[in-house]
Amino acid sequence: MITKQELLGQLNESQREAVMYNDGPSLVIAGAGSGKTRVLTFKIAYLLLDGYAPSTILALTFTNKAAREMKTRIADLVGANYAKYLWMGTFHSIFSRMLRAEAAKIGFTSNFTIYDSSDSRSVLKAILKSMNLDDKVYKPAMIQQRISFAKNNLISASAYESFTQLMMEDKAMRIPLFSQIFYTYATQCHQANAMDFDDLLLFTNVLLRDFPEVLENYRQRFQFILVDEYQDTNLAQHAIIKRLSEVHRHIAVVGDDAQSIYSFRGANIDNILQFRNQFPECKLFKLEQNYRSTKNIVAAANSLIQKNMGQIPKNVFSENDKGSPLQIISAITDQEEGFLVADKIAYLHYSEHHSYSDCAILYRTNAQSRNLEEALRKRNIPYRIYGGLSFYQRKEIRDVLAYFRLIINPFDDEALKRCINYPTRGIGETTMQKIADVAYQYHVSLWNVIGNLSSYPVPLNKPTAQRLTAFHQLIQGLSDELTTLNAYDMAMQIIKSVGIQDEMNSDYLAETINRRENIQELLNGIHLFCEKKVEEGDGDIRLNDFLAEVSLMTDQDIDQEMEAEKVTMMTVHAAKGLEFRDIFVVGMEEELFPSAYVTGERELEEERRLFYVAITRAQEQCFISFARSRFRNGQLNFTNPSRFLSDIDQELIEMPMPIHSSNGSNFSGRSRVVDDAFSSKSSFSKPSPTTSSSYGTASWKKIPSKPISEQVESPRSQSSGGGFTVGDKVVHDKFGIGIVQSLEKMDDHWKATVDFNDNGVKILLLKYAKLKRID
DNA sequence: TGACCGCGTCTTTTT
DNA sequence: GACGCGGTCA
Repeated sequence: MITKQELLGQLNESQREAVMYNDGPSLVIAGAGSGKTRVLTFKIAYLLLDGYAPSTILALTFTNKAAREMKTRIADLVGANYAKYLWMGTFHSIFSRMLRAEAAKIGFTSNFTIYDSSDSRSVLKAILKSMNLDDKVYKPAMIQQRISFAKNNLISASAYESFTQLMMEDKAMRIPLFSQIFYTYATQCHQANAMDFDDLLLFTNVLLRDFPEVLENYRQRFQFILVDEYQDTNLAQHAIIKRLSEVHRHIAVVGDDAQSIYSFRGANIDNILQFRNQFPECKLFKLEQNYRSTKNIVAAANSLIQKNMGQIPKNVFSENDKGSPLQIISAITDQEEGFLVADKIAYLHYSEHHSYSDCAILYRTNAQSRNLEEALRKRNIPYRIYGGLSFYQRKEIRDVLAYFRLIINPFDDEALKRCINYPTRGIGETTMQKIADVAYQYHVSLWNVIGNLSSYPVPLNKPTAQRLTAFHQLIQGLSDELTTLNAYDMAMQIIKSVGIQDEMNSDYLAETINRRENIQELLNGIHLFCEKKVEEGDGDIRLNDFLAEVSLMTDQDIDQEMEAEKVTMMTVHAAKGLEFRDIFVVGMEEELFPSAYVTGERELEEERRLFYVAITRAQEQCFISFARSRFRNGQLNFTNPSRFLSDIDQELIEMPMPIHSSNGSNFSGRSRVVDDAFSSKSSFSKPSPTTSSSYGTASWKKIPSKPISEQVESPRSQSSGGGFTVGDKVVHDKFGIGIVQSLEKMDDHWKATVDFNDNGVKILLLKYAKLKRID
């Protein structure tokens, strides 16, 4: 085991101070790349060496992955048998443990289900339907978000109506029945013995608020509380932490206000900004030395984030090499952007001998991955996309998990709806609607009705009733085995007896085989889970234990070989906490980054922080690209470079061309003029054959963004060119037949204005629009 | 009851 | 351009 001296010897001055101060509340502001996780793990190790028992330390993170990594690192420092007993995990997993232990107090049983967001949405849809509300007005996603926000602010369904401000907002938004929906939703969740993610926080608060003996118990147990990523906490999390630490005040929170990017999930940046008001005697530590990035990258990121107001002042600096400036990549189209990025990656790989796994492409929205993927594929560059549909979102996995859920908690209506007709049992929608109506009317769960058909007025024919009863018995029978079989055997038993196994063996379609493999993977996961738990000394591992854990897992928790020789592609959000040698931030355009959904200054600042996060992922080089036109929602849009580009100190960025701007955001003459990075720099970066025409010496002239049909910028109109002549009759895949109205050249690209018979006038880039001349 | 077609809808998403 | 939903038909 390491000694205190050895431990402290591995830290710089400010890290050491933060680690050693444990006499009261502390706030550690950790700049990007400043060794935040290091401080947190060392701090916990230090507490352990100081004599705190591991079971008295509570450490909260936002992801399972972060918790796991920290635990491993602590185990390396002080030994696994210490680390094992730490209370370390996500807010949701730690609180669900507490809630399961005390479930009865708040009217649940310990095997309550955790509804994920699609379960909640489905419940809401059913409620809207039964209330006969138009889901164009009462949009389920919006209702769901509003419920989530209420709960994150500790407003329960029954308390909602006393918030007159919110009630007025609902009226103004023309959703006056919102509070009623919220209330029904809460009732139904309760009746289903289910909690959604937000309930885990809300009910933990209720538990600690209404049961002083429970609060006292946990206050005694947790002698020291540490919180990671404090800038992303919401009010509910903040309140729980405050409650638990109020007396002993041994609390340390770590975070970076400049990296607060989850407000849309309820995170409140004020929690970190106001922490010192909540704990006035709190000591503030700042970790300002960035160990990750070059001086240039740090300086560029600093210059960007300075444009935000209301931050905790800090001076992030780097002692690393100066490095190269940020390079801007300008493309004519989104497709070309992909090719330019792919070219650059190939160049880094072959000429600079960077590994593909050194490179990451970050984008604002998942939809952007498509072009990039295509470009990488054409260049034979291996890549891996993170995000998108998760393992746990796959239909077959959800089906299996639904059976687990139902067997463990038969009141779980969402699971029941999923299971009852898969595999098909001849119980259709009409039958289910009848049952749902009765259940709604009598305020009982679907399971209650199905188990007591004779006691409820359900008009069913005999065969249907029999099928329902058979289903009830099947589930009941399996439930009885829960306490005798271990998790793995139970899972096997379930997929056999409910017919999923037969279903998976019924044909040899690639799709089915794929599903079978996924289910197999899930089963392997259960097996591993059992082995791990047994190794840790836990006795009989039941399916409940597995389900409790898996309900709070995301695809990020599945081990993925990061070291594989592959380019990483992900959203900027997903990249938080990671670092790469070379970062490509793509799609830096107005209406995309910052998002078109941004309405106010507060939101704009969050987008800026998001860009800050993106840049600070880079160790050595950061490339930023944008396209002048982009396909979005099936339509070609002309775009303008992001205003954030002009927020960065222009001395630190390298542009392909001088900037002249006609209005608004301008990239004034301070920038250096260099060669286009891609047209001349190396023999390697010749355009790939797939991008036939020459790469743009793109100008950054601003194009008014809409409407598209009016955008003809100083056209050099010609009567023929690009293989077409004005007056040609042409056909387009999507728009049909039309007549070429005019042709013009713009930076080596031909644009045609075509009047389509059925679709009106469109402006098309000939390079990409598959126009064919017809006679 | 299930399969198919057309239409409207699109952010980000640690749990 | 893709997915989910609602409507229609076999």
